[in-house]
Amino acid sequence: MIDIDVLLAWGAAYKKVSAGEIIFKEGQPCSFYYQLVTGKVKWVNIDDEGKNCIHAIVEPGESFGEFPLFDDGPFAATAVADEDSLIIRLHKPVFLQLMQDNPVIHFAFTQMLSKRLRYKFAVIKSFAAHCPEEMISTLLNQLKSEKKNFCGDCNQLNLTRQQIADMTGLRVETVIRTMRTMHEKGDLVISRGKVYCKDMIQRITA
Amino acid sequence: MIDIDVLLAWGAAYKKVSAGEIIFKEGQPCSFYYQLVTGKVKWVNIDDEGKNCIHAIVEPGESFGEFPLFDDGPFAATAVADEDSLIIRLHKPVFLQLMQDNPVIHFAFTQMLSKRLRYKFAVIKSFAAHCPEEMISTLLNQLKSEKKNFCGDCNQLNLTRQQIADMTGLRVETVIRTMRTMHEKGDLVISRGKVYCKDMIQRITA
DNA sequence: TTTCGAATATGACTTCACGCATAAAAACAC
DNA sequence: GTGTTTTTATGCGTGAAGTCATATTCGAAA
Repeated sequence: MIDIDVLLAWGAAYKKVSAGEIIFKEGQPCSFYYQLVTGKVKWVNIDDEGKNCIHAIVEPGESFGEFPLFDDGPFAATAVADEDSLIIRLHKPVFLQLMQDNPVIHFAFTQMLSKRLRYKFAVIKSFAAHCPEEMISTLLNQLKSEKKNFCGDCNQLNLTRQQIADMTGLRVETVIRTMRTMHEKGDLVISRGKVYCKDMIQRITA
Repeated sequence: MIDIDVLLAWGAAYKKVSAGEIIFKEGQPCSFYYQLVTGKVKWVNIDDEGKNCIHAIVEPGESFGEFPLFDDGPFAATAVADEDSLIIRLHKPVFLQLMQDNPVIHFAFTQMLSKRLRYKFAVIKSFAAHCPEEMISTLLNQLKSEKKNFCGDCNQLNLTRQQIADMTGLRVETVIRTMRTMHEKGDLVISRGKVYCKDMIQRITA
């Protein structure tokens, strides 16, 4: 999100993490700005019984774990490396100074938060509808519009049913069954287990 | 949220709305910054079948409907006056200029978005747990910590069960039954229909 | 005080996602 | 190729929230 050269100029440091490694834990106090350079990071709440609630699968260029930068609360979720990854991080006070000195970066950040919040509205709306189909299509629409978790050139989704379940709060079986129904209705295509989403009409989930 | 004198100095205008009146509708494009001065405003998604999903009950001083200010998308939800209210609004380009000229106001705004997003994380987490009790206590904790929708001096909640239902995606009956269970477990007190929440231990819903 | 509507409360029945079990099919390593 | 693990798939019983019906209580207004 923020240009890496800018971050480096302000004294940010790289950090390598290997697949499965925990970058930070929910509830911990912390004071870094984090941005993913390469690899993949899961931003997730892990339940007492080990159940996951994935808030986002972070891709290169995106920041994550920003809440503690703006209040003095703890991390809202745990960040786990999903693959070997490279992250860059900057101390909180330095980050805040950077924001203050760069209104353009600051504004872009505000825009990003607003966009995420807009998406969370859509998620909550579909949750409230108690309809698995709606939850899944809200997720897929969102990912599609962000061009995330899809094979760049084709329409193939590169998430497992389990990951979709963790991102929607549903169970794997429900996701599998619901997506099969959606396939039968022609809302998406499943071929040899892989999911292909046609370009969707942008709903007013806005 | 933004000082009224500042808003007025930048050319904001007051607008009176009566109870039940729609201030703006989900899906509409629009370009104002809105802030509530007096009264109460519901920020809500209204379903085809008339079912509500209340995102917030806005109290004086708070802004609402901000998303279109930062992207060119439409309103994410409908704003309805819950009582006769007075709002103040400012044209989008003027608002953006105000932000640019006032880094302190800009930063406060960013903080507010971050805080809301943090809360939405907690909501989604409790949604994913599929546990009515957790959803209700997440909501009550949040309102309590924001000192919203509670009688200022006492601990009495001034929301109907229906409103709680609309804010949690549950049905009225479920809310009534669940809250009664919570009362029996000592998590809250119900006396003559009114709900009283003791000061809660701040969970790490963070 | 009485009346009336809204909010709360409770019972009975239904439905649909859950959860477990188990099987089949890919994906991967060797 | 073979074997192993991961992912997808399907059946079935259970349970918890939804749904509908109906009291009952509360509060504001006449």
